[in-house]
Amino acid sequence: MEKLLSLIRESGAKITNPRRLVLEKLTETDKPLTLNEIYEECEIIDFASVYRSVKLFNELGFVEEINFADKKVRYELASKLHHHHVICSECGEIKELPICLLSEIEKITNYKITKHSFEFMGLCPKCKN
Amino acid sequence: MEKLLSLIRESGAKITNPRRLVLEKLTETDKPLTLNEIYEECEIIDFASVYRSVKLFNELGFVEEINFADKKVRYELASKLHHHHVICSECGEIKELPICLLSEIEKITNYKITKHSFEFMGLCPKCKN
DNA sequence: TTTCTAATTGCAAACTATTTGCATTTAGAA
DNA sequence: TTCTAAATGCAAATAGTTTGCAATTAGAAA
Repeated sequence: MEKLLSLIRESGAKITNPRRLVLEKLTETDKPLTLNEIYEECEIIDFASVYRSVKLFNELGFVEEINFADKKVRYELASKLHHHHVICSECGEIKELPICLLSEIEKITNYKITKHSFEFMGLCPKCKN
Repeated sequence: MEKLLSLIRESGAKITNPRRLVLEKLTETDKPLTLNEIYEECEIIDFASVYRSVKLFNELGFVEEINFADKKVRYELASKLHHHHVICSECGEIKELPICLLSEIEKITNYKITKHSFEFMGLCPKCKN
């Protein structure tokens, strides 16, 4: 958290209350959040501020934008190792995946990959019965 | 095309001009199209009709909805073998991928996967220089 | 072939999610 | 403490998707 605040400061941007709050929410949880989830948890601040804070954090490189298989966009701290998710369509539980295949895809296609989604949705072990 | 028209008829739905046109566009091309691309190619028909036709085809199971890494949703005939795509962010060229890993993900997670996106965006060999 | 009706269409409007302009407020440098 | 560029809150614009409804039409039945 402190390290991330420094990153913001170093970029020339100001440490403001909205930014601190949004960052807090992202730091407190280990699961990716939608803008709306962050907004609802913050209560005080405006949605546009959540939007702009997250956008800034993403540009600064420490928050990642993920396109989930349920078509929702969620955000999480980029500090973890690169990974992907499965989300349960019933209870919303999110599990991380240990694989990715990015470099294999680059080899196969000879593209320079800049963005990818490798996201799954289904029924978790509990909900599938 | 004829086979697909039969599928529509058998489902109890009518063969109409909009449906025929939308199906035509999807049949004519080998690359996934956005609703808007279909709409613009059809000219005569309304966007809502494109929307509802594609939705019907998807429910009947012969058109697939794909969430691309550029956040756009595209549709293509499901007749081909299951596959995924890389799209060039520069020129829009789309290449198909020969891998997927669906069953591996099910094994790893013990989820019953119902939907997934395995889509990439980057620079194609031509555009990357 | 004509008639008839439920299904489908076109249009316009409603949603939902995302993004932006601008007057007011504020972080933090001087 | 003062001052100003940056950031916020609000409200409205934009874009993508979805829906209600009156008018039209496919195709079953006469």
